[in-house]
Amino acid sequence: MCLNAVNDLRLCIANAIGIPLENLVRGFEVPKEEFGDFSIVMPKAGIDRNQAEQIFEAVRRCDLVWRADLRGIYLNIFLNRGLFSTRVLQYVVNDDSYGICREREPKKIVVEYVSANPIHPLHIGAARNAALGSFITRILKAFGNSVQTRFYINDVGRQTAIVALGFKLLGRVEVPSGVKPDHWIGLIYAITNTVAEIQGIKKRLGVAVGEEETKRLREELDQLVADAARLWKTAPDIFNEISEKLKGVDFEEELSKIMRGYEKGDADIVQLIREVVGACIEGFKETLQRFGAEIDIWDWESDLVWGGDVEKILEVLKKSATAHKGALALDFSSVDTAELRRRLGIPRELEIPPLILQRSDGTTLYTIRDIAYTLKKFREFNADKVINVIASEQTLPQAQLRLALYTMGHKKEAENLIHYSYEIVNVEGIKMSSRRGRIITLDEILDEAKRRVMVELEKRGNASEIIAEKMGVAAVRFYLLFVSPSRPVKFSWASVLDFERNSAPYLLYTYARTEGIFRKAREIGVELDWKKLFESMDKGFATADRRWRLVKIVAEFPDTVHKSYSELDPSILALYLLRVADEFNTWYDEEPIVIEKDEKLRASKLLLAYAINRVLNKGLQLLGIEPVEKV
RNA sequence: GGGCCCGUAGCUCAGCCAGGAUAGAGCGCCGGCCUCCUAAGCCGGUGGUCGGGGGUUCGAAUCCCCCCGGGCCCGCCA
Repeated sequence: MCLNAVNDLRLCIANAIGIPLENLVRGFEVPKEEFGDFSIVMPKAGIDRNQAEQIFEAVRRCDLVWRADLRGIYLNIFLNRGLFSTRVLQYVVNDDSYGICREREPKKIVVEYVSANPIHPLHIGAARNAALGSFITRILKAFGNSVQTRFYINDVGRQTAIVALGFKLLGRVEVPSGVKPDHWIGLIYAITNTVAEIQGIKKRLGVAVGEEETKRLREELDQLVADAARLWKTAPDIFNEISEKLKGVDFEEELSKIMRGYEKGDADIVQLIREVVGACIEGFKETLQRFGAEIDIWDWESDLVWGGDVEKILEVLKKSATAHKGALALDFSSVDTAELRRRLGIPRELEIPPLILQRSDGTTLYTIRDIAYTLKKFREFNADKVINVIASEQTLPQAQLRLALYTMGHKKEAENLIHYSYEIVNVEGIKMSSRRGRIITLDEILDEAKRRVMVELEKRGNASEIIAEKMGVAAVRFYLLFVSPSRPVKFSWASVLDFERNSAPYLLYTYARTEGIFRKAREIGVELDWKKLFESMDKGFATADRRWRLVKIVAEFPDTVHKSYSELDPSILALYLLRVADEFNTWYDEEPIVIEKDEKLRASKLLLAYAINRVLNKGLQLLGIEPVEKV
């Protein structure tokens, strides 16, 4: 169902004055209270101000309208509070999915998200990706679309080769008990990489020419040594062993051997890398499940290479390739037009360098493999759209990907491949580096958030592990969702653990308060049959300002959810829910609900609380937050 | 050097794409409120040359240009 009282109003006005509904959707505002309940901004709605007088008369004929004022470019509307509030509550009571209006033509959509390198635990950056990806999945599904979620396991390439080498040197020891496998792999990776980098720099220092280069290398070395010292402190035995074993090998040569062997499908190397990466993925699955981010299909990048998909694509692309700095590359200048950029959503001024097709040693490159993967995603789900949730720092390779698809003749796929871009998470005070093991992991944030919730719950004598876990996870998710995706998130422990006002715990607390009201009502023998209560309610109850404000905010829910859906922006919904909670808490403090003696008025108040309860419940669920009934 | 994103109250953020009414929240700070449905709450107070300068317009936080500051990208990494 698509019950929306605000839209009823818009429809009536649009008909009365004879303009398309879309104009009013655009030119509709919720103004400051003193001006009215809703306003039509006439220039925005495409209304000629000379016709203002006729319009003014027409608007007043709508039954939901009580009076209207003309003021400058605004047509301010005051509603018939009794009629409108009854309508809103009627919609909430009769529509189980109040606020959500399913697509008439649902789409098949693939969402690829997280796809973090399987060489270290998920960090705060991947957490934002997971939060956004699972949000868009949820809201797309809620609106009736079919969605398939996929995780691309980047097991081909230099980074997995590094950790595999470290793992091999250690004698392929098992993950110690009590250690999460991805944390174990991450440690080996960071140590191997840091030690190898130190050795590499020392070598270069030996042959360095010029004071400047020597100085630069020394600075780099100092930093590396500091990281190494920290890693040594974390795991001295492992550090010493890897460090010792690395002395005897030609690092670059060994890496190249592993990479080549893996792409060829050499059995020993395949077993080695699959073991390492598999362990890491096991850890990812645990964390993602905890975080409420579901993945339907796990795709191994190596399967695309071994299956011949990548080779086929290379063959096709080579036909249009040209030489670039001695390598075979795809130059886009011949197809690159302003019109194509518009269709593919590529920024007008973005400089796009040629795409190198293959390394000199014959191994493949990421973007080429990603072409094969993109086609696979479209094909296997028969998808209308593929959405890649990837940080904005990858804008260039994502644009190259679409252009390459277009060049190959996959025009539809190129146009329907969406790069859902978001800004990164900045961590105050430190520079994160997964290569050096300098990261804040999602696991530790979730653990700490849970612990902090627990402290608060203990104060209330309700030390429930389950609730602490739910609220802790919710706090982190909400923190990452309430900033617009196009804006960087500034991470700080103080803000992620601040559970007042702008936080999930605040919303959950407010929700639990509504549940508390219903509990109390049942205790004193009130039957909570919403339809019956609706029949017996006092229709004029919402004329009081405070209650009226709540009715209006409940009425705004469908529009808000729709905007959040069409822009795939969770922050719109998140900020709205905070407003809902603020309004409700003010009202809650102001007048008793269950204790109300007048039965009709009590029914109305209960219904209003129920409406708030439904809005919070639905909104939280869309954000991927499970409401809790008691805190 | 070029490109993308960002710059709004001490701090964290709305508002900008589709220009309009005295620029909004929260945190912080100061002062109040638990014999009553959960005080992670409520009420009051405090706080802004919307980074700077030009331009367009009856009207600019919003559109255009220039500059300054921050982040990211420009690799035979991903």
